[in-house]
Formats: sequence, structure tokens, C-alpha cells
Amino acid sequence: MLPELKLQPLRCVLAIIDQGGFHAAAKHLHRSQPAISMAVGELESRLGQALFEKGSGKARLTPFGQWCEPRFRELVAHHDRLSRDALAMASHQVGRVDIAAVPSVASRLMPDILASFVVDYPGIEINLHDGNSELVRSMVLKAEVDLGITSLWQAEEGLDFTPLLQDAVGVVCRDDHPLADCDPLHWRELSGHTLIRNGTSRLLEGSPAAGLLTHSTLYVSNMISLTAMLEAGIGITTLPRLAFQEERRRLRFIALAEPLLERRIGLLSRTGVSLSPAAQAMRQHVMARLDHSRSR
Amino acid sequence: MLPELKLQPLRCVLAIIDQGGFHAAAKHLHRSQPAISMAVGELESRLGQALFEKGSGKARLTPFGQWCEPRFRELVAHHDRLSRDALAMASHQVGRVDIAAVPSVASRLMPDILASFVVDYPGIEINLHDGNSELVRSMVLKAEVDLGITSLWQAEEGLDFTPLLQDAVGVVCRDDHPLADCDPLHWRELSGHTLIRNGTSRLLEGSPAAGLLTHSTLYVSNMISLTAMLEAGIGITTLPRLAFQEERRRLRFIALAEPLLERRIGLLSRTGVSLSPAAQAMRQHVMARLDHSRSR
DNA sequence: GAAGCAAGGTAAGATTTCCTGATCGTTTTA
DNA sequence: TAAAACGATCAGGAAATCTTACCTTGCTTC
Repeated sequence: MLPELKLQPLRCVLAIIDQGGFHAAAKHLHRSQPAISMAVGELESRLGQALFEKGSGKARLTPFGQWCEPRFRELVAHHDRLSRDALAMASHQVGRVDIAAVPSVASRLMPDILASFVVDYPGIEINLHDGNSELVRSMVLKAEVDLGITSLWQAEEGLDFTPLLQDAVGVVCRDDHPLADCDPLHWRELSGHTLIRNGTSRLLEGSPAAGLLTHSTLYVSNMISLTAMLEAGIGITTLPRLAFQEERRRLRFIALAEPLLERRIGLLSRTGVSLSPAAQAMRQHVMARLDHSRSR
Repeated sequence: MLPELKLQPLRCVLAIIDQGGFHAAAKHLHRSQPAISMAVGELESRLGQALFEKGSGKARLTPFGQWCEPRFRELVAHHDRLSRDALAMASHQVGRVDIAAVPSVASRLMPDILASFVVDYPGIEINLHDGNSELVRSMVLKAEVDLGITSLWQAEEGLDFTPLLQDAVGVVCRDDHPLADCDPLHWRELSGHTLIRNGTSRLLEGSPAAGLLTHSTLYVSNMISLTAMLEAGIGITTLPRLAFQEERRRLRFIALAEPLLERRIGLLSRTGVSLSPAAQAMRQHVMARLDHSRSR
């Protein structure tokens, strides 16, 4: 019913108009002149009306051609805009990526990573959320974010986990604490000290040190509160190294040698759906940066 | 640089989405399933990103595909709209035609002609101007109208004249005038009577009756004024039959037998530029109608 | 759990589309 | 009046595109 107006003949018509003739249009489009002639002829027969005046030496539009010209121009422009946008989207020049990361990663690793990312991909909009690993997991699962950076307790249906780095658990205490100079540290040396649990304490579960948790009566989830309590000398806590704020002068981080507890931090994404081009770029960038930083 | 997004593959993508699978889309588009597969594959490689998830049994969009879908739909819709509009324009279903006609034609012939035209072409907008033959000529020449219906004194560069009908000049007088019952009439019988000239009087120029004009001291261009003066018995005038308002009971039209003066009324259009589709339809319609009315 | 079915992908051949090079008629230019 | 430029036409060939036939995979069914 409707004739299919291919874009190439429309471009021919516009080129003839703009360049002022069939020959000029042919040169401009890198085609031979007969190709232009035939494309226009085909289009005209499809529409049932001539676009250019016949018989006269020069190429001049018919009234119908004049009516068509701006509309052809519009359609071609629309196509070109879409083509450009789609290509930009596909080639990671524009787009949007939503990431969720646990606070330690968000504050310690992401600044550098994102700083270099925005240099490489200045057109991509980035949204960074932070929350505990459970929140990150659920945001990825519900597709609220494209990527998560977190530790995963166990493999799960629908989630793909790519390990990035190992983060060793250690003890944090004030610099005047009796433990402050014991390095390396065995878990048994902790017994008898006041242990403040926090969101990462479940890393101890299943290890020989798990028993320490049962004797702890303090639980603080907020990192700022926790730091303040440690600085006040109220007790000690366990933290992965990445979660320890090194700029706290009065606090010490002492690696736990026995047992050696590590959380595996990695990239979390949904299986099944592939990533948006922007998210692909981000994923690749994160992996490259962390591989790079690990190797040096 | 920019990839050429052909419309057919875009239609394939939309059909797959709408029909829920490659096979269904193939049936819907009357193609074989591999054709769909290959078209999509071609498009994906052109964009550098997959539109559909690979490996899974069903056809599901990637995030990039979801981004593309509404845009593809828009572009295809834009194309279809243009295709439909252009076809409607080309096939005289819509459009606009501007006509100028001399008053006699505009009031005596055009009503019937336009009445049947709007039945055949309900979508075409018509603009009818009227004015004396000089104005009609100039409007056509300046492309202010597509067509003119008038008498033309002489052929002119840039104007194409197609005769439609002959309009005999006669004398108009009140029914109690001495000439009222003289039929046929010779121009010499007019001498001695008060002659009121009007816009059509120049038809007498170059004829044996031209001398009458020099003895006339009255000129009235407005037809209503002229009619009133004739009905008041002030004098007589000459008019083409078409310009004579037959519904004036007190006025008579007497054909001039010697000399037989006729104006040729015809279609005026510009040479060089072809007519808009709507004007083509109008031109054809006018010619058909007047041929028809002349033959009966 | 093997058979059957339906999904999409792949390969080879045929068809259509599209482009090129040569040539012609007409119009404009020198 | 000759020369040049423009657009149309034709035959041949290259490229895209479609079809038929067959394969692989995943799910259903008995």
C-alpha cells in the first residue's frame, strides 16, 4: 500500500537541489550520474509525480517537488540524528550508568576510578549509590542499578559476581591500646577486650574467631559513630582494611594473622540481561583500574 | 561515518518486539525467518551493539535495544506519515489550488464546476479569486494563482493558453428599447444610441464597430452599476453573453450578427513550471466539464 | 530421560537491486 | 557554429538480500 521511501534516493533529491544539478549531486555523493538519474526516476514513479521538471536543460523542482523538499529534508535529518545518537550510545560516548557500592568502596576506591572514567567518557552520566552489601545486592537484583561493587556471601541465581580484590580483616583500636603494637595478631589475643560489632562483623562468622561475637554487647552500624567510640577508647572492633579510615591518627589497624579472614570484593551484575553500553564501559573501566592497581 | 539505518531492518526489529519473536515477525512481514535474523544481525553489527539478547531461547531486548526501540518506532512512523502524505498529495486527495477567473466566469461557470470538483476531490482546498482579464493574467504570471480562466488578447511568453469556449458579444438594453426586438443586429443599427462602455468593450476594438466607442462618453466598470444604469434606460452596452445576467427581467441580450465578435475564454497557466498535483486535477476537471457542457 | 517441538542461527544458491561505463539527444555557452 | 554541459537510456556486472535446507539449543511431554 504505502510506498517505501528509501533514504538514499531522498538524499539524491536533496543533493540535486543543494548542488544544483545531477552531475554535481553525483560528484557530491560519490556516485555516477546515471545512478542519480535512476534513483530519482524510481522515486518519482513510486510517488506517481515528477519531482523535477522534465525536458528543460537544468534541474528545477516541480511544485510537487517543492512540497516534498522540506519534508524529505526533515526525514533525512531525523534519520541522521538517530544514527548519530545510536552510535554515540553504542560507542560509550553518551549514556548513563547507575552503580551501587558498599561505603568503603564508594569512599576509598570510587573517587579515583570515577575521576579517570569521566576523563575517558566525558559524555556518560554516572549515578553512584552506597549502602551495605545487602542493599547493593538487592539494588542489582531489582535492576535499580546496572552494577554493584560489594562482597558477596554466596553465589545467587540471577547474579553474576566477578572478584576484583581481596580485603583482609583486621582489628582496629586506639594507638594507646595494649593491642596496638601486636602485629601480627592471633584471634585469641582479642578475648577479654571490649569488642564493638559493626556491619562487617559477620565476616568473622564461620571462623574460629566467631566466638568473640557472642561476648560482644555493642553493635554500631554507623561508621562515624564507630570511629568516635574507638577514638574514645571504649573498645576495639574488626574491620576490613578498606573500611578503615587511615587518616585517623589515633587509630591503628592490625592485620589478623590467624585466622586470615578476607572478604572478596567484586563486581555484581544481573545475569541474563546484558549491560547498557555505558555500563559495559564502566565495568571494563573498573576491572582495568583494579587490575592495574593490584599489579603495581 | 554515520551508518545508514535502512528502514526495513528497523521494521524487522519492531516486528520482532511486537510479534514476540523472529518467526512471528517473519510471518507478519511475509519474509522468511532467516531474512529477519540476518537483517537484525546486519543492523547490530552496524551499530556495534546487540539489540536482542543472545543465547537465550526467546527474543528479548538488551538495554541498548530498549533505548533504541522508541526511537526506531518514531523514525518509522515519521517515514510512514511522509509516505502517506506524499502519496495523498500526488494522487490529488489533498492539496490546494488557487484559481483566478474573470467575474463572468467566476459567477456563471465556476459554481457548477467547483461543486462537482469538491465531490470528486473532497480533500483539496480551493481558493477562487476574481478580477478583470488583466488582473487574472498578471496573477498567473506572478504565480499568485495556479490557474487562470479568462480571455487572452495575445499569446505571451511564459503563459500557456488553452481555449475552452467562445463567448459571443451582443448588445444589452432594456426591454422597451427600440433595439430590443431587433435580432439579429448589425453594428450600424447601434449608431445614434447612447452606448455605455464597460471593461469588455475593448472586444470591439479592431472590428468595424470600433468607431462606436469613440462616440461613447460613459464608462462603467462595475457590473452592478452598469446593470442599474441599463435598467434605468440610460443607454445600451455591449457584453459577452456570459457576462450578461439573464435573471434581469427588464434587460435583453441581442446577439451581434455583424460583426460576429467572440472572446475566447480559456485556461491560463505558466509555461515551464508544471502544475501542483491539485492544480493538475483542477485543470483536468475544468476541461472535462466545459467539453462536456459544450457538447450537449 | 528420551522424543518431540519450537526457537533462532548458519550456509549455499538464486533473485533482485543497484551501480557503472558508454552513448545519445538536447540545451546552453564560447 | 562548434564545443561543452546536462540529463536520459541501455547493457553488463557487482552487491545486497532473500529463500531453501539444515543445524544447535532449550523446553516440553510422555
